[in-house]
Amino acid sequence: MDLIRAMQVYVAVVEARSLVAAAAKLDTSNAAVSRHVAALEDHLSTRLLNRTTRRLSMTDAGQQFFGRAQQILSDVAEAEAIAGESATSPSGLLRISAPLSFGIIRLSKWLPGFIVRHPDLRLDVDLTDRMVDLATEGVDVALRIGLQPATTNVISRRLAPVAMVICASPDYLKRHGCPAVPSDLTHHQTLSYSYLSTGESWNLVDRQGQATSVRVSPIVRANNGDVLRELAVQGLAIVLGPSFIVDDDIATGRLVPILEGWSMTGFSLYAIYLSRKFLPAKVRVFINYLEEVSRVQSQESLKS
Amino acid sequence: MDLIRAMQVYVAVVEARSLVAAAAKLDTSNAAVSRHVAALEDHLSTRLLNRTTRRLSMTDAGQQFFGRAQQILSDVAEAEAIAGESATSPSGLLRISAPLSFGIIRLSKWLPGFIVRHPDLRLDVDLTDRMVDLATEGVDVALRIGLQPATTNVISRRLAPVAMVICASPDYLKRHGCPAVPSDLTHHQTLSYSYLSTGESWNLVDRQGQATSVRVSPIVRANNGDVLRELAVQGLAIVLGPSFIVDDDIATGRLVPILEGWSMTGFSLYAIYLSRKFLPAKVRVFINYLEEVSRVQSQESLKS
DNA sequence: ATCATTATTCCATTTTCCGTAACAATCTTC
DNA sequence: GAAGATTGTTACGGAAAATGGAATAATGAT
Repeated sequence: MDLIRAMQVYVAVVEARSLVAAAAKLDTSNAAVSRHVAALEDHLSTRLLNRTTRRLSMTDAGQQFFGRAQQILSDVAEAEAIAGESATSPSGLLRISAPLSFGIIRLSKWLPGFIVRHPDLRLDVDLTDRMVDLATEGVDVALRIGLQPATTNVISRRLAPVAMVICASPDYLKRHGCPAVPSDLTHHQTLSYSYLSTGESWNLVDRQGQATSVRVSPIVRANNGDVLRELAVQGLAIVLGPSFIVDDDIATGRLVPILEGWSMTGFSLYAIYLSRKFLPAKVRVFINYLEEVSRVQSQESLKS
Repeated sequence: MDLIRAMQVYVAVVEARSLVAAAAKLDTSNAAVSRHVAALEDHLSTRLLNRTTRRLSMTDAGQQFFGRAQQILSDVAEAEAIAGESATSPSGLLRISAPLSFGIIRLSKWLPGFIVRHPDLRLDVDLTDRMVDLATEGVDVALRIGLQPATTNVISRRLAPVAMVICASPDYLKRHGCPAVPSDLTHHQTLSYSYLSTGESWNLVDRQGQATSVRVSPIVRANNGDVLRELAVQGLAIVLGPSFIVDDDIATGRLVPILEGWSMTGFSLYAIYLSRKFLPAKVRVFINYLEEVSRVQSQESLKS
């Protein structure tokens, strides 16, 4: 069996939440789709999807496999793109998109080193908290923070883990009390990032690896982490934010981390770029550089 | 085309350095092997192998693709193993193998947390600098430090990058002078780790990403990093060692890092385990734990 | 209870893949 | 330098697998 094809079909089915919809999207027959999923389940000797004619849901194994299949397909696309890469040296204009706060705090620190290394390359940096469409907006590389992004026609490379921190102002905690367990959050005011796929339920794991999911109803949603941070500092609510945004406030005491025994896993910094057969050299060198600078920190930490 | 199959064949060809040898190993015809490689090259529209009837060498693209294909195959095997994992909770005896120095310095710090989390699991830790054969010696998980290991019937999961440091004692440097560029190493005494696949040539890259390869002729080879470190401290020669082994001596001044503008890339800590269709839960939870503890450090560093 | 929608299975057809064998190319050895 | 052995490539016939269309079974909404 063609495992890659089967994975492609499976991922499409999960994303479309239907076999026929996936078949339409993949421009093939529903018979083929059905057989691919069945063959995959047979190959793994595990049921991946609980399917009735009306509803489709993933089993635990299916969920696990979905994430891995997504990653593998992205890696395959990347391998294909890099193999067929044009041998020309990097030149021209490189268009980069990144979230606003991340761009200011981190990317700005990284870019100078890249510019020195590739002086012939001109950069066009577009900081926005919008979800840009790479193809239509002519963006070469987009940086995103979150769970693994969907991977249709796009390669996503995981660069570094991002720690998410739950915190609030001392003032807020004095007035509303400090949550001791995740379920306490239900009765608190919270803030959510607009594009967080986990929007209104936070999935936390404790130090024993035990997962719990808490439903929260954010009083403010925003597409910018700094706005949420500021609202939290002013005592409005509890915020879940990436550590690079809230760390300064935690260091100065304006925010206090809570529920420190629980953490949200799977958050990472991703570089996204179009899956083309011939990868431009400028994109490759930039991804390589990003990988390097975000790895240096890991190395430093492993030393001590 | 079956891309996974093609990758398997390609990797086998590269490892066997011959089409017929790969065909024999894969128990198939050389015609099939030849066609798979050709189809792969056609698919990528790139030549992967320069082949005459007598000699076989990888192109640059082939080299790139080899590494990625290796990784993808390992990830696929892992996805398959995890999908078919037994649902039973982890129990029984977990046999772990690790290099001696690494085991003492790092693993010993990590194990208590794991034991607390899984009190029902008994551990059998075997520290050795031998290359253990997982299947015959009944080892569940082996930790290795180096470049990506070969991946036949085995899953290798990259846990963390490992910085390699070139250093020597102040005494040695006073007597022999301090190398300023990598090529100076040729005229120096060096020490090599036995199982280092890069044995007698060190591949270094400078900060601009420019790679250079230096041939060295080690006066001592050993299968233990601490022995080499000790020899270097006593002023015998220059040593290339993982930072977690030499850092203490560097901090106290017994060793001095040299050629700091150059580094050796690709060295990582890997967890190796057998590619079985049904992955025992005890192996999965241990790999997860290792991943977590070696990632915590990266997260910490990204915060600041 | 009916109906529309969805997933699965059957069947004939097409496509792909494989091994054997002939062929071409290259290095070794005498 | 020629013979020989080994290696990679290509052609051919047969086997295996994948595909689309249609029939069938199953499910939830009206």
